[in-house]
Amino acid sequence: MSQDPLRLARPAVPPAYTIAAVDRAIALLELLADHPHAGVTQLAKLAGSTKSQVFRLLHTLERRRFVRKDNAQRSYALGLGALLLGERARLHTDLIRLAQGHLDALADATRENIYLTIRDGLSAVCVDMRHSPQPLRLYAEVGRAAPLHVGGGPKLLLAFAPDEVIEAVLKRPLTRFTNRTEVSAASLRRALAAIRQAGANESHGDLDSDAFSFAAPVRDLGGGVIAALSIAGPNSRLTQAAATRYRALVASHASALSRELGAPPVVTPPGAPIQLATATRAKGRRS
Amino acid sequence: MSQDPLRLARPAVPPAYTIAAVDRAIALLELLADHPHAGVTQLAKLAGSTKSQVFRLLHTLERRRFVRKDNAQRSYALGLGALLLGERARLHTDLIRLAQGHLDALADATRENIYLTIRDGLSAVCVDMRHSPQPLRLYAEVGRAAPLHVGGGPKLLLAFAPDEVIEAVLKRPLTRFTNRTEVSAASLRRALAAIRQAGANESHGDLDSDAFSFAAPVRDLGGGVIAALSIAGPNSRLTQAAATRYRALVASHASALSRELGAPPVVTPPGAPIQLATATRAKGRRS
DNA sequence: AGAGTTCGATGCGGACGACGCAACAGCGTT
DNA sequence: AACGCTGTTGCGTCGTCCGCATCGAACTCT
Repeated sequence: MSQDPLRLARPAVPPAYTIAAVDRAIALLELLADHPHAGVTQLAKLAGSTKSQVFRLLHTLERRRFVRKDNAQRSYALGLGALLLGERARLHTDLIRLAQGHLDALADATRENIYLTIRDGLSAVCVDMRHSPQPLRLYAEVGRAAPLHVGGGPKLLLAFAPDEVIEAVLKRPLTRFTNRTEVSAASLRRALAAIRQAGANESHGDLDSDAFSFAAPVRDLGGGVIAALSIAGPNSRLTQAAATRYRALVASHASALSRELGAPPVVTPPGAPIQLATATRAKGRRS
Repeated sequence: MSQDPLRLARPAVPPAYTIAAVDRAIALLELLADHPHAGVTQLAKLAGSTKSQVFRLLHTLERRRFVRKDNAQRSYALGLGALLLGERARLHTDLIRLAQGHLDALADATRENIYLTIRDGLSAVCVDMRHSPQPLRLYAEVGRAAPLHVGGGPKLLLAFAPDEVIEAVLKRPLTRFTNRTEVSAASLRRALAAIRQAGANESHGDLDSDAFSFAAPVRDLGGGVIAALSIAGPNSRLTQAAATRYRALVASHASALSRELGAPPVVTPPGAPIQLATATRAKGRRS
């Protein structure tokens, strides 16, 4: 945040009750996540805080194993406690827990990278994945925020996001990754409509020029799209037959997972007698 | 200073400079990890605190996505923030980051469960694993604390732990899991000495009566054992040939990982005769 | 090797933010 | 409809955290 000349010590607004020290601690943790092996002084500067505060926060977090002093006591990194808590959080989330079997099955059936992606605000976040056993170097990292306008899973999530999210994304400049990246707001809008109508998405080289991605939506009890399941790999390994197979596989597993999550049976008839694409009055469904 | 009113949740050591609110927040997170989908009142009771404190902590944590209100706003669970932080923590840890390739390679070569386990105090904790693609139901969960006196990896960690840890473990009653669980302190001591001498460990049916486990030590720069790499599966799938292969495989990958972590080349136990020397040639070649 | 310049760690008092109490508001049940 | 339970909020007081300043120590530069 930028500096506020007058620290609003007079909370005129309803002071949504948050505990400042805890908030600072979490901010510090996330700061540390982005700056591994930073020291007290560096973190204090980055956080716009004082050394003593940062030091005491780190000390507290260290006793709980959330951070860990590295080697010669000169730098800090996230610790075991954070890691373990993350694993526990994974077990608390039905989506991820129930997805395990499908991720494994897809990985086994395709031998390509498998992603489970959700939307977090204006970003896409991969919450679980399976690595391909074959040699390839695709961007692949659980937990890193990615833009919503490129890639099989992210673009699918954007297509089913509330209107205000779509507008917010379109308002900001769309970064170009390859020459096939969709950077025009108008045509991206058309692409999103097509995705909604198809109930699936596939992208070819819009994020990595040599990568494909087949994505299908995962829905929860309310029928809203809460995640995207996707198969990704290098184009060099993509045959026509494989593409057909991947389309069917990812759709099948995504709808099976949706069913396990309690989603209403099947929304779009596979014969498509009537296609009311955007006519479904599914307004903004908050996540 | 030495006022000691009987406070349930007062583990704080007097002189250490810790921020109480942050400490409470972390305690609450770990409490919530053990009691998924608990409410405010229940958590307050469990923490020995008041409703308002717990509520405000939860509110603060929720704004940061560390906890998440479930369905009808009546229960809380760990949220996305905790999960993502855990993933970041994973990237901060050399051991886990460098182990990925070896875990994948072992999983591919054996098609059994692969574990990377460390010691945390008087418990063993699995920090990463690969699931076998074959059907079997072994205990398998990242992040859950396990006893040190049973299982291939844990017992290996105990063998190389400081004496005070061994003594502390032996002092407490050793829970019996199967009829092959080692519960006598004297014979466990002998077993640990044998493990140290062999520089490896394998366990058969001491935790699960139908499970085997081959474990090898991972060392860091100082030459100390910091983790155990292990292959585990059901005895029904273990042939004589597989056992020989697993012994060599796990030892090879553990020593390769140790080398990547900067461990001194080959550690020969001082004054110990050469045990079964598995040929260290032909290391797993990966990209 | 010595001194300078960082860094991390610590004491202290004052100020402000968090805590506990108790009342309020939804919701399911009796 | 009233009750009991839940989560939520107001408010004053007190205890806790924060900032400043200092110390100790490690690395570096000449």
